[in-house]
Amino acid sequence: MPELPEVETTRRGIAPHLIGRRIVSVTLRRADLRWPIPREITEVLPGQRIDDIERRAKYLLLHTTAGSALLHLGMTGVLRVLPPDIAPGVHDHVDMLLEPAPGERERILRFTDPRRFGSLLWQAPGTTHELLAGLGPEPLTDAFDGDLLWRRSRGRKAAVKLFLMDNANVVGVGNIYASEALFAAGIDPRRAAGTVSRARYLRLAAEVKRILAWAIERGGTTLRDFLNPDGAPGYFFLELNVYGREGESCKVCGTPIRQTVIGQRSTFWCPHCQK
DNA sequence: AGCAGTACCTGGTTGC
DNA sequence: TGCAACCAGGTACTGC
Repeated sequence: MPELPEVETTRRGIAPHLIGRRIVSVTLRRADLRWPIPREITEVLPGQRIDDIERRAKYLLLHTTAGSALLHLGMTGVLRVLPPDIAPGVHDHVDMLLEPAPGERERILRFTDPRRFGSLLWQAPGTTHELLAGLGPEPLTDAFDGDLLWRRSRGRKAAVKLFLMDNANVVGVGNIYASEALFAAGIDPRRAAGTVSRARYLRLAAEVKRILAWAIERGGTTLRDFLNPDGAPGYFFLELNVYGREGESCKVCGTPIRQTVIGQRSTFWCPHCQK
């Protein structure tokens, strides 16, 4: 499941093969993803050169002068750069044929998404897509810190885990990283967000940054070849302290890790280390 | 306004 | 062995 580090790893993996290349054609095999893939993708994109690839939250933006392709990988989305003669599978919904680099073979950018929670949308030049408009700060920038979390959480009664996963507060913290960051910060995930102290939010923000940065670094080191059709890009093994470890011993104190459901999502924590 | 709950989707796992 | 039930999870949406 792509979380922010996986999306960033994907961006870094495909960028060298895309930036500066023109898109020759777009093959759309299946448009009914999370939202219908709009017509502009096939009509406007061919002939355009990809100037840059940006990540915002878990979205990727392929920028051209005519507009930007806005991609979200959802739960099961994968982007790969492949030779054009690899036969598409049932879940290969979009191919973009790329102009070959000098002296190189043609390639395609292939968007695969079995569960179809992902999306491919269009952003007109000079505009910000409405899906991006309400997003909170990027976790790895100075715009995000513990003081922001603390201020925004005053009076909030929702569980701190849900508060942390709310994109309006900070983007890119998914279910797995939320459990891990709260463990690292010693905060009970069930606690009402408004009752968590400023000192603990400072710790939490620092742990979110540390864990995400570490995961991106790991993604870079375990990044498979994006030109290899078998390469699942950047889905690396996380060394998890609590997630998925119900009943196993806490790595810090030995207490059995507990599991509960918060906001319909599995949540794991150590009842001794997290208060 | 804040919050809980729902929906979307399918591969993999579990249970009968 | 076969099939049904269930689970995972990001995020926009609905409804209280």
